[in-house]
Amino acid sequence: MTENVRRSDATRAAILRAARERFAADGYERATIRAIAADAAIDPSMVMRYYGNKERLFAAAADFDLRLPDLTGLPRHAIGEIVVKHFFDRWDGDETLIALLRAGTTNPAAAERMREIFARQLGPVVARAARGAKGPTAEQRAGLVASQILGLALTRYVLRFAPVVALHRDQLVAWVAPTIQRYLVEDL
Amino acid sequence: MTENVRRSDATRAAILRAARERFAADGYERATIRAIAADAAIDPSMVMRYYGNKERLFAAAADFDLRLPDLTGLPRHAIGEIVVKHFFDRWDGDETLIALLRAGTTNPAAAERMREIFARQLGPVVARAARGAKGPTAEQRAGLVASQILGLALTRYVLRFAPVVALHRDQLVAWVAPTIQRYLVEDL
DNA sequence: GCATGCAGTCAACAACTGTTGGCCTACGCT
DNA sequence: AGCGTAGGCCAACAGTTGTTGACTGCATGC
Repeated sequence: MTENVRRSDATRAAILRAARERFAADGYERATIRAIAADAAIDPSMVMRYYGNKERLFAAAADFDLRLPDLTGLPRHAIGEIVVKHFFDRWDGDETLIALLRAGTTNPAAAERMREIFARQLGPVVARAARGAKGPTAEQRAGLVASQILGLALTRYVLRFAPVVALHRDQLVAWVAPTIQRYLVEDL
Repeated sequence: MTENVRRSDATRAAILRAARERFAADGYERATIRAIAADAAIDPSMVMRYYGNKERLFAAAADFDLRLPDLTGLPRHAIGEIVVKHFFDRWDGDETLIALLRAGTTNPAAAERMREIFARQLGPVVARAARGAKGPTAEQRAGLVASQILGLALTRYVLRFAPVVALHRDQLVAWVAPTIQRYLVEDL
């Protein structure tokens, strides 16, 4: 191999891309290694060679960064809208979070990963934004935000409730933003 | 058999009870017919005899009535609390809805059943309650309510986010009720 | 030019799945 | 008492799954 780039890196990436697609579309158990390998146009045994087993493949495919912006210093009345818009951007730009949502309902490791992502990434952001607000702790506020955000993803992208799917995202943002804002920074 | 009661009715009920438990705990694909039969202390082939196949068994086990109360005539300021409390009662008293939630993320038939339940049972109730309120249509309001309610069930009973699990239900009701109230009856 | 090692393929394994059909048993009617 | 039949069990099927190990080609080092 050359110094920096292994010849197999392209294959590894193809596997990961196919895995995210399949996990997002089918959930953990129905996304078979054979199907993922077929999508990546390689042999199933390569998946095993590079990722060991299915659980580790999922762990690799489900590495996700919410990329939450810093909310300190922003005008309070705009925070809800910014957060909801941001989540829509992440969902539309990367199906990994949908994969985690689908897999997390049946696979314990995926659920744990989901908890970890929201605790470690959403938690601190909420803690800073909610400083001084009365009522729930920062963790509790993060939990409330997660419930509304994930419920939105669930009904729109997974269960596909007709009215939620049909609505334009800007319209959804306008109606849901005040909820998030309340959970985030208002006295409760 | 006697006129009204077949001897097999007890078995049928045991199968259904075991099926609900397993579907709620494991989701659709990981809840195997063999495991359900073992829980009901009978042979797997009996499940097939009484319910035909796995999909029909699920359809029978996932028959669910939200039992939503009529909201007309209630004081507007109490509606949110009543609705959220009601859903907590249904979740805690019957795991069928959790089974539907778990299965709905990976099984298309379960997702369809979920859409059907919310459209047919939540839809009309919202339509009556929201009469006269400006903004979203009744279906859209029902979608918003579903997103928050299901998000709450998801984070508390399925993904088990620590802060949401630890909170007492009365505390959750107090914080979430205004959101539901807004989605239900307020001008948006 | 030849050995080394890596990328990739092929075929098979053992376990598990939903599902089927045949068989036994015991209740309930006449 | 005798018999039909419904309730139940056993064993097996075909397909699919994750996973493994032996094999082939090919590029790169000496």
